Amino acid sequence: MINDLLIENIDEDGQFSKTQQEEFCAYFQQRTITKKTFLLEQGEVCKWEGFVLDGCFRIFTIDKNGNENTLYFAAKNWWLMDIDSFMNHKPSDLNIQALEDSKVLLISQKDKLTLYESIPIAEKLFRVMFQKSIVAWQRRLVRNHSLTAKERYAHFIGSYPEIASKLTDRQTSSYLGITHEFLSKIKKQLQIQ
Amino acid sequence: MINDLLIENIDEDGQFSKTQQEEFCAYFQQRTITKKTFLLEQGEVCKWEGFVLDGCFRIFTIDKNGNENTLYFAAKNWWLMDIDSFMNHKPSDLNIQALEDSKVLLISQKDKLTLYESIPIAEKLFRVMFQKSIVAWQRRLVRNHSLTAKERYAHFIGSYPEIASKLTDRQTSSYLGITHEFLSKIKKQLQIQ
DNA sequence: TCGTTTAGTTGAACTTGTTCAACTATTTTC
DNA sequence: GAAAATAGTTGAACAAGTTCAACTAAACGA
Repeated sequence: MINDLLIENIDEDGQFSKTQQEEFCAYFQQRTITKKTFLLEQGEVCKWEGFVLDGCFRIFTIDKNGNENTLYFAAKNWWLMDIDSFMNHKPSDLNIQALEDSKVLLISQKDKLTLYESIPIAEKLFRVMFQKSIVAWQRRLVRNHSLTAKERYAHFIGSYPEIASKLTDRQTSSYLGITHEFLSKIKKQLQIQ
Repeated sequence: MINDLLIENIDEDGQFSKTQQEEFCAYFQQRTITKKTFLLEQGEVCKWEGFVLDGCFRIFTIDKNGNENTLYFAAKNWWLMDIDSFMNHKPSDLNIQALEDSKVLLISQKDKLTLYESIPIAEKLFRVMFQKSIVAWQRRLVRNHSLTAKERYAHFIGSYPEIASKLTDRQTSSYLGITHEFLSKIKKQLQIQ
């Protein structure tokens, strides 16, 4: 079944009834995204929340100097959206681009609200999911402040080897917050040692 | 009434009934914390979630080199806790210290769960609150990657002048991710210009 | 398969931020 | 109110990371 991955993701504790699982999934529509296609572009309003069935996405901003800044990568089994744009119906600062041919399940803003009304435990599910996300963001900040670029790189490829292996160095460097030239020098240093 | 600030914080949309407001507040206990006292210390389990009635707190880690890293400051009307420790009942990596004599309302883990069960809209309230928090963390990351220390300092004192004015330079620098010596040099540069 | 774009590498000069040490100013404590 | 601790300042030497430019390697499109 196509929705097995989604159900596993949302209901690892088995709190949903069969009916609730089915209703939950019914709100989502599957979409295929080819490599390099943008699921969301800076300036658009993010009208959906997404769950990655297959493939990988990069969520990034472009600052006033034209530098790309990657917030995160979303591979299989990850959620993705611009929360601020989705919540507040305002133009997004983010770009969401497929790094390879990918499949996502999308739910619209309106259906998400209906879902919360109709399946109260979904409210808890996402509350907990967002809590975990905050923990991850806090840890990332601390790493950015306390580790060198070389240490952050080592941490990244150690923590997310599957994702890291799909990336160009430019994508990796935009996640780490360094230039791609410097990443190249870091990689050389790590080889020699 | 002592709980006016809390009610205003949680129910700006007026979705709570009078009874629900009262029940919500009843779970919280007020506590006075004197300047420099730790509400939570690294290694302890965070057994409560807090809401600041008055004063100001600093939430920070100490890394392996002994450097302090400030995650955020929580002034009047802010929430504070170690989410990871609170959720997972595990020893905290964080320190939470009062910067001045302060008052907080605390709710225990157990009561927080009861509250979610008993007042379903609280689930939504915190879900939305956590979403907003993620947006703030994402923006902070982008600023850290795309702005210089001087620009980050200017942004910080511009965005949170009341909090910034209460801090020592060492506390400010640990939030910005720079040394206090360098902050001193930045301040000098800004004076001259 | 050739030509073009895009990605990665390297070096030199540069900028940003750190470290350490010595000093001054301010708070805290008894 | 003196002593002690803590906070802020400054400079010099240093380390981390950037910029720019020139080059090589790989991927992509017609």
